[in-house]
Amino acid sequence: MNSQALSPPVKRIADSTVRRLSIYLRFLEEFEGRGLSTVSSEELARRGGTTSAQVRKDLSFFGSFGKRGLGYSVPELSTSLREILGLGRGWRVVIIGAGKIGAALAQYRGFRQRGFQIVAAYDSNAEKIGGTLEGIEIRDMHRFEADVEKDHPEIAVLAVPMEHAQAVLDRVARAGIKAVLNFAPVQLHAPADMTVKTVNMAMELEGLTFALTNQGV
Amino acid sequence: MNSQALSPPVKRIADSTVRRLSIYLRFLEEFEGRGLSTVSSEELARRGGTTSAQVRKDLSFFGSFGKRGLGYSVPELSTSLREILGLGRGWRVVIIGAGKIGAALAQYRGFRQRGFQIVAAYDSNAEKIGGTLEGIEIRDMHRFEADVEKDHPEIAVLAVPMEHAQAVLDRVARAGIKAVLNFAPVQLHAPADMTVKTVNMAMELEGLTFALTNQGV
DNA sequence: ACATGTGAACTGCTTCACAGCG
DNA sequence: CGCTGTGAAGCAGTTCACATGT
Repeated sequence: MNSQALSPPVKRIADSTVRRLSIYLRFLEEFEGRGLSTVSSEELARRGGTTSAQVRKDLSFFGSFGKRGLGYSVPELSTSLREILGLGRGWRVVIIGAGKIGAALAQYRGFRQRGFQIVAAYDSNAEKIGGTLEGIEIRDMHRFEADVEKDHPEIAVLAVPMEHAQAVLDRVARAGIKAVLNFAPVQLHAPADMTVKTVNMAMELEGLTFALTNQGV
Repeated sequence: MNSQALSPPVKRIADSTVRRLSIYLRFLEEFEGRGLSTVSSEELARRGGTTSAQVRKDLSFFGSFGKRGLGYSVPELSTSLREILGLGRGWRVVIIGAGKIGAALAQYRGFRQRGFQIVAAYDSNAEKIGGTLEGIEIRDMHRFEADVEKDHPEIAVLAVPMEHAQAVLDRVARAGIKAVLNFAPVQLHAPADMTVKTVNMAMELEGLTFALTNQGV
């Protein structure tokens, strides 16, 4: 197998694997910046908090990227990982909910860097509509469906209050968007052909208090 | 086994289990608000996107909370889950980094509701020090160690640029704080007696683009 | 000699299926 | 009779260990 031919994954790839690929890519980009030319699975593992076997297994699902006895070429592996993760192209993103979380996301630098372009923000609050969120126009949520047909964004970020999250997700689904990053602290139910990732601070905090309570001092 | 005697978990509890307990609790609180008195594992499973066997197994690690043939008492199970998750008491939280993410967290309502009290925010930017973040005093990071000795917060939220995250984590560790919620998009290395949960938007987004690229249309 | 790539073994989470009890 | 609680089975993800290629 060859590193040029990016074999599409044969079996379903575990979430945990994809997350680790993100981590590896971040280190590779750091190494690229420092001009390093090769890296071993051992080195990637050490920095990523995993094992070298895990690194090699993760990569093996997509092809053969290293040279035996040598390791991986930093620029080549970076390129491959970007391609695998779908970062080899631009993505249009809409933010729904122009509150604090929307603002934090809109100004996040790593965002544009990685090819994510925020095309619009939406809100239903008349006081916010027409204003801007970190330079991005805040539009009336009533326009949402019509706009999606024109702009065809691929990703929607949900930063709305939890009470409205499911209803908004349903609208997003009907509009044909297949990927959602949800910040509302609720479990959402989506059609099978949609991917929803939820970032739930409340849940993470409860993971902490559980640890403090049960394995703590 | 009895629902009153909250048996401390015998074996290590999986992260995935703890996260589901959070989800169950959220539904139970909703049911409590609506005055429902009992709920079945089936009902909890349906709403939480899992199976009834999973719900029962998750709960079984901590005791026996249901009545056979009947289901679970909503208020009793709520109370037990709050206790298991460590929400039966207050927690002092410090936010490090008074940027947009810090602000979003500081204003998040579910926060205080669940017993998290933000005692202070810290920054090293002279322009921010002395100001407030959603009503919370922004202190000079130089004071951090001294303040921790006085206030003894249990949880630190890291909302600093990724370049500084590891250094700040090391300071937090040395100051004796054992639980950290990290928003910097980097893998952090912490002592074994510390719990670190990382919320990484970049990683979640890459999970979406991976899905769009590899299983998409 | 060295580090990759990968079947095989292992570990642990999830699902099954049913005994137990209200 | 219904729904919980739980060993046992099944499955998925991780780790091992070594053959392979440079």
